[in-house]
Amino acid sequence: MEPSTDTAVPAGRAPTLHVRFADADAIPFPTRTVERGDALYCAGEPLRSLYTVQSGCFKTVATFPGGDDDSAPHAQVTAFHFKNETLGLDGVCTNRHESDAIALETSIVRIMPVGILEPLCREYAAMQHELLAIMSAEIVRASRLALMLGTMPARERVAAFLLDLAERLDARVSSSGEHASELLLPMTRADIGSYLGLELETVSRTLSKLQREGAIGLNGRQVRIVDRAMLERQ
Amino acid sequence: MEPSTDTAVPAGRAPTLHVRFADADAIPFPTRTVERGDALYCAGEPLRSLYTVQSGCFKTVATFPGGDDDSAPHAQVTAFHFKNETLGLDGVCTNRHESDAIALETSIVRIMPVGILEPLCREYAAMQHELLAIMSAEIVRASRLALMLGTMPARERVAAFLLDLAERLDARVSSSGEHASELLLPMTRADIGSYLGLELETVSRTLSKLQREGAIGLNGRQVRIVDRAMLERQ
DNA sequence: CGTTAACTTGATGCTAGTCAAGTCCTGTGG
DNA sequence: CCACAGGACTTGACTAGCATCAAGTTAACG
Repeated sequence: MEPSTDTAVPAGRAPTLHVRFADADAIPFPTRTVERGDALYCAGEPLRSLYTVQSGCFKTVATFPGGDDDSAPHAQVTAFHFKNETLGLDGVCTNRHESDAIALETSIVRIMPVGILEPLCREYAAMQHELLAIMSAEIVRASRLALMLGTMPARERVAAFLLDLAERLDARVSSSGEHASELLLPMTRADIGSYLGLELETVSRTLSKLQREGAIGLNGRQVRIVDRAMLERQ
Repeated sequence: MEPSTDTAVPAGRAPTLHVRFADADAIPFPTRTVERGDALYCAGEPLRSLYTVQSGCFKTVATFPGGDDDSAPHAQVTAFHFKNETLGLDGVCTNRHESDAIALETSIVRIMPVGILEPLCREYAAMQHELLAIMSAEIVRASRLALMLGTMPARERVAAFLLDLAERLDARVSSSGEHASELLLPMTRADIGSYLGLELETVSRTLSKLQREGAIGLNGRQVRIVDRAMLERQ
């Protein structure tokens, strides 16, 4: 168990990203509650801590000065974060947060000050490896998003988004048998569109089309995955 | 200098990513030469080492099984790596490489075995912080790419690409005065297109247009940045 | 219960993809 | 040394997919 503890990540071709930072569970870090719509942190703020979602969920929004100063700057939702997922990793390189983290519903996070985390990781090899694994997983996640935005048409993006969400929420929400594929989306169509590089109208149209074709059931933010295989082959 | 060494990253709103892993310079890691077109590593291979480019350059290509098994899988260039930049970080989470790394020209890399790197980072706080910073920078880079692919039209993407490249190559290639904005692109139009989520024809057309409008000089892979301000406001 | 934000759906136009032809450049073998 | 082959690149014509604009419906919230 010394230099390179094999982390508990399935070896499948689509590994579970959003690795859980389990080793930090043992440490009594403080928590904080963030109301829906409020920011956990904002871009530019000095990085004090990393955060793990205990309950609720967040979106992170990155902004990029859009060429011409008067023209609208580019902004995009770069990630959604659910229970047990870690926020703030993008700030380590500059010691400042690179994005805004906004709660999509009232949420609770565990606060892990970097000044404590780094010495801890020097002490415990497993913890160090786990932190590195989490950061690496975030790199892979962001690269996959880029790949999706660069190569997939709207249908595939939306389908992949639903499947990803189902996978990440199922482990938590589901209680009924086999594949409880009933999702309650915490974000708006505009958020989804921003994340997928689409307009909200396109998201809405694509969801409607998937419903008409029998892949999903749709009722506002309530989504039921009827035909998972059909979604996968989009 | 203990828990949280402020890394040597400029505080500007567009921080230099691709942080250099300078602390590893002191250690006599072995090197390896990779011929143009050959792979430094391939997706799926077990992760043994991280690599720092000593000379030459690489592209990393990610592949994603494209829905239908018979339909072409999605593949995209997710990054280019030049001198002093580190490769392999995306493999830490699964202990396997997540992409192929292909040399664009004959290149030399420094080999840093993870089994040695992790204990070293537990010993030296500055080195640990630097490794974390490098990984964090990679997250930001990938997120920026996603933002670019999600929000910018072709013109802006190509312009931003040229400016980014100029910044990363200037510090090394340039020798003449002020802003030696003469680039020699090591990659094909197809590579650029793949990276930017565009077809190679679109890249070609856009470059031609930028030339006609006087923003750049163009001669095959030789690019001269004539009007940097014009590029920046695309 | 009224107001506003979220969402759906339609009509139209533009951007970038696709298909195709042709040129330039590099390296190779006669 | 030159002809030739192949890949890289450019440019044009056409098209499809998504953005944009617009109007109307539903749901959420004070």
